[in-house]
Amino acid sequence: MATSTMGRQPLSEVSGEAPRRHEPDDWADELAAGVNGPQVVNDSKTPSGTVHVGSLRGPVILDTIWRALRARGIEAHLLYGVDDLDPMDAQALLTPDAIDREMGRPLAHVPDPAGDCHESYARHFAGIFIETFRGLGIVPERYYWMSDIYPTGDMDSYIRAALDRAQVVRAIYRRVANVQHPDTWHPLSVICESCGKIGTTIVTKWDGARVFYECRETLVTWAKGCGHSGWVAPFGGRAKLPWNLEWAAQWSLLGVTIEPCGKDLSTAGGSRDRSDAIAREVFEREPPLNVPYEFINIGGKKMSTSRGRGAAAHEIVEVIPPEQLRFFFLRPKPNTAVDFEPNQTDAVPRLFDEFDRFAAATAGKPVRGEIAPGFEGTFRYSLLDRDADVAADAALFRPAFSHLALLLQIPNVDVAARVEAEKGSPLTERETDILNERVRAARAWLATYAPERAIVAVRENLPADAVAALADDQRQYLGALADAALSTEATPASGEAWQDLIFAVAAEAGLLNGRAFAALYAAFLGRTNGPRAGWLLASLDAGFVTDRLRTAAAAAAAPQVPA
RNA sequence: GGGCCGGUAGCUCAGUGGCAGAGCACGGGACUUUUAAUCCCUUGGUCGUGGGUUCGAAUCCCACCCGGCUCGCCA
Repeated sequence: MATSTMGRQPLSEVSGEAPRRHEPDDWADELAAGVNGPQVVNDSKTPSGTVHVGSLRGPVILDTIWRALRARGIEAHLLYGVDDLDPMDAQALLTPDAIDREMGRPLAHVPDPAGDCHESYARHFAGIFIETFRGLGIVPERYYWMSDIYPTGDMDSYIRAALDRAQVVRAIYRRVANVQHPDTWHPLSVICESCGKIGTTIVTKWDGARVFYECRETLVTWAKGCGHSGWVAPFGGRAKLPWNLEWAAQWSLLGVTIEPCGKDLSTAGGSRDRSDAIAREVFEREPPLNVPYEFINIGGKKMSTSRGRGAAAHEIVEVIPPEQLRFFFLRPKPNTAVDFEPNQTDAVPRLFDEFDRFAAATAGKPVRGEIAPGFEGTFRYSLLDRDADVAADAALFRPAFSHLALLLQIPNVDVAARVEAEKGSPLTERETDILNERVRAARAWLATYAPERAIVAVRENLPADAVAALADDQRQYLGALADAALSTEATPASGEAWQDLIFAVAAEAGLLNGRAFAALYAAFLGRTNGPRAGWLLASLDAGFVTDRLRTAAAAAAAPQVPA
């Protein structure tokens, strides 16, 4: 089965009676096949700054797992936590006078730096990532905010357990992560009653009802404590668990059964190992299934907002619309590191082509070559709308990215009309949206990443090398075309008129069409191929065209290379 | 130093014990108006290296080399 989906039954015919699948699954379906009972899929994030593309693989994987569970008929819930009691530890977005005051305070208590719209720093930046997720079709059933949960008292029993078993916690840190805390260290951060900071406090005693804490000036380098100390009952929102314990407590509180996490946390002796051990030994619950995932690199380097030209996250989003971005994150298995090099390569057009191939295969159309196992799932989970009619969506007309990139460079082309002609019928509303989205992406691609060979530019001067490489009859053809153009009553003005003339002269000269076009592209673009030649010539000044044809016709042939 | 991922055709990658594959690129051919389209054909690999297991290894085991990311304080 090398060339098509031949032999594969349409889904509708299979789903009624076939209890087993013949087709291999994609990784998410495989995962879903391996679990039993209702599932709670969870992840959480500290709202400390803006999100960038590189950090979106996790959420997409999370959402895909949930969709795959649902597709299999498993009861599944998707939760997303906002760790907004975490201390403010990045000063980049603060004004200088706010740094001293705000660094170390819970993010939920820091004012919105944007000023007006949100009640806190945390709400502002969480709002951004919630919006970003929504834009990618990731809509959890519920976002839960730790600043809401602690005051309800729901975390109190976990706080109590952590304090009662402080010695166990210290032993876990020592054993699993080789981190040695002092014997007086307790796993809890109190919000200082005096300065309101949480990142600067340390608990040293626990009497079963209250803790003794100190707000130390030099506990951390990034924030300065006020020196206050005292006894306080650490419940109902007055304190929070440190990261590894909070994570494990969330699993118990919410009944989490699956939680993916990035390789930075999944590493041996890392955060996940610590939290797993804490879940088992302190909260006495098996930790959720981990799905470790690798990161995305750009040109072999870590993705960042401040890379060189073309590698910055915001530029990448401009050339990769949401569904292609989901596809990009989903297609490889989670534990596969992906290196993406968009700059001066055809990586972006290829991503679109791959997506379109998956769509075509899902629609039951024949596709060239082999296609990855589980392609239907991969395509389905790439769609923004999780309830989309997959078959209908797969069958939509999607213009090829590189074709659009070409059309966009030719003057006076009605792209929508050309695409419609290609399809053979009017575009639907959704197809028009897809077209517009791709046109935007293609423009951005041409402006940032496109390699030289994708750029069509009429050369100001004769591309001598390309013309010299032509055969004699091809050069003669160019001269003949100039003569023909000048001898007509008026030089051809329309693309169609030029196109007719190109073919007519070629026929007269007994030149194959392909060789005639190649000669034209060489003379004007210095390449062997290009956009529809008639329309290209029509967009240029007529005098320039005939001059160039004559010059090219008169140019010398390439010297024969001695054998 | 620990961990993870990768090394298979020029490029991007699939291939978890049974004759080394696909797409693209390259080369050749077809086509009298979709010409960066479409169709046909061809070329191309010491599966990172060295051992081991096996009737049989890209695939399993061991060691190593190379590339990259990540961790060791905090989250």
